[in-house]
Amino acid sequence: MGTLPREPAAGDESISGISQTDLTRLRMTLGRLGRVLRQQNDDGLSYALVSLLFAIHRMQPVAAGDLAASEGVSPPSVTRSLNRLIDIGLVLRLADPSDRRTAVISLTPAGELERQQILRSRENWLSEHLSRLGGDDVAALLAAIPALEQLCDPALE
Amino acid sequence: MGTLPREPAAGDESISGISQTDLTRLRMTLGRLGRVLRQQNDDGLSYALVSLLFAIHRMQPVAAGDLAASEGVSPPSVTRSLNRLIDIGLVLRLADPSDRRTAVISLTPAGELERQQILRSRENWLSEHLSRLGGDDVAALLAAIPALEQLCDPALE
DNA sequence: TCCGATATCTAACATGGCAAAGTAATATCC
DNA sequence: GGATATTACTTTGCCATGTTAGATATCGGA
Repeated sequence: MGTLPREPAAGDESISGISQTDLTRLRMTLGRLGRVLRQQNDDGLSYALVSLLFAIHRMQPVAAGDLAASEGVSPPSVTRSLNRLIDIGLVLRLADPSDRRTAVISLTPAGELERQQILRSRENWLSEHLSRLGGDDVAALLAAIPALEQLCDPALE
Repeated sequence: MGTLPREPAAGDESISGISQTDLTRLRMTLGRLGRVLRQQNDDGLSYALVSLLFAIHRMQPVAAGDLAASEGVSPPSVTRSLNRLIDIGLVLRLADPSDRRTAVISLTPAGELERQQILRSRENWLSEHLSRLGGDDVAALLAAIPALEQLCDPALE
């Protein structure tokens, strides 16, 4: 690990200009990093809940279905996560008078506070590990952020 | 959508030289990509099982504990996943005569075949999405592979 | 009015993490 | 040699979070 992308061995055909080896490494690494991050609960909130909290902040007032689409998960997942956030008082679900099938989701003051707190203390795991990387590696990571974002942009589905 | 908490406009203090904004974007994106990849089941095999299959291929003959360390998960997780792979005939677990507490894990011919098949057909999701990126983005991603690998290198824990 | 479409929730299930406890083999110490 | 500790793995039980299928309520147009 930590080595440069190897030169494609003989017979490592490439698709769309990328060697199978690199594709595999990319896929494996991304999957694993996601797992590590997801298990990294900075606070009491799991990754899924934190992600949802931020999505609500960005989109509020918002319907559950839009949150599901935004997070790229199914509505039932959002429903359950929302219930958790509501239970602990971070999120508010109010009836929408204009369409009573939906509800209006928003952060409570406690939710907003929690969000800011997470934002400040969030960087623990990631920044700690980033600090162990060389400057070149960090630069490469930062340079790849837009590509990573585009990769999981649901608009590209 | 692919946007992330564009948080602190002003006063975006940096930790270890990286802005909070970038850290947040990185974390959110990596977590999400991992989720997407994980749900992307090439074949009947889940991400965790495919990952394990490849790890066995790389390390065989190998002990279960080493696989756990390599995958960065706990021994019980590996045991369960191994049992699944053994059940479907892709993996062999044999007693180690030199130390009967451990067992020697290796791929069966069917496992090796499956692995090659996955390798060939693996490129579905990732390469398809990569092909929608600009050349610069792809280059940035490839350049970031070593950094990504180092980020989740268990040796850095 | 009625009926299909829409938005959400409930229920049931699968996966895959974990920690704690159990089991068996090996190593150590007197 | 035999008691004890350590090691390696498995089993068990729990939790979080994803899914799909089906129920329910509402909306909106023919």
